[in-house]
Amino acid sequence: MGKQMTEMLKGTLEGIVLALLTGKAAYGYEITTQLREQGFTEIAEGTVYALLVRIEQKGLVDVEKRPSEKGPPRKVYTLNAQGENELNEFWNTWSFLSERIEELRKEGK
Amino acid sequence: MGKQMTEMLKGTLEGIVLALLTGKAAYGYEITTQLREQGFTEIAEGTVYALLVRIEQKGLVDVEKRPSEKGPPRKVYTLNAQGENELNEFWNTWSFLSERIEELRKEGK
DNA sequence: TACCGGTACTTAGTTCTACTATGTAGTGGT
DNA sequence: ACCACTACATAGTAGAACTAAGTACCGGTA
Repeated sequence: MGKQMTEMLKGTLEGIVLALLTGKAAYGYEITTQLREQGFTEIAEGTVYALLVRIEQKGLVDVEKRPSEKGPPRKVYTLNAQGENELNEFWNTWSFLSERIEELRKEGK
Repeated sequence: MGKQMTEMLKGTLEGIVLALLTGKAAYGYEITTQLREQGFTEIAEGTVYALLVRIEQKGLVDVEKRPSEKGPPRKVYTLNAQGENELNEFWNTWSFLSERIEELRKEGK
């Protein structure tokens, strides 16, 4: 992964995953696959699982274990009310930052 | 500073500062002031100075010391060719990331 | 039977960047 | 003499993504 992208993902990857969980529960392996499909080809598996542990400990998601036909049981994550709040805050923070940055780009800076 | 913003600035603050330096040299105190004026009211002074040391060591800027009428000498930073390359890469990385994220927002996710 | 690829999750240790907190210095005004 | 503003520096901390390695379950194939 490019170093710039690695650093830029800090603080945004969590929001991206919370957004992916909106309206649709998912498990770790699935989320990793979705991220890859959406162009984040180089996100490390370990990164996603560590992030999921973190947001679970922060109480942003509910977890349910379900058997898989193809391997070990899946841990299915569902966004809860607290997670939705966090996601809203994420959108606010993101909007602020991206507006400033786009302004800099416009100014040819 | 909000924790989300702190994390989100990782990887973007460097690009923001490089963008500020485009076409106009500036010194640390000045850059800090500009950031504050542009809404980044809570960015710590020390953060900016540390960042400037870093981009100087990476060879992205040229430095010149100039006397000040009002205090200790200023260290004036100018974006050089390598810095412009880094800034271009920053815009590429930023574009990629912000497009994905805006797509997630559109999907109501 | 033994092996391998795909599915699925875990975690210890590293790196990088922003923050906190504090310190140093020069200038002008009261 | 003191204070506010200007101007830069840095040691230590926290947080998040990475590397690298491991565990475990299943099906197909040699």
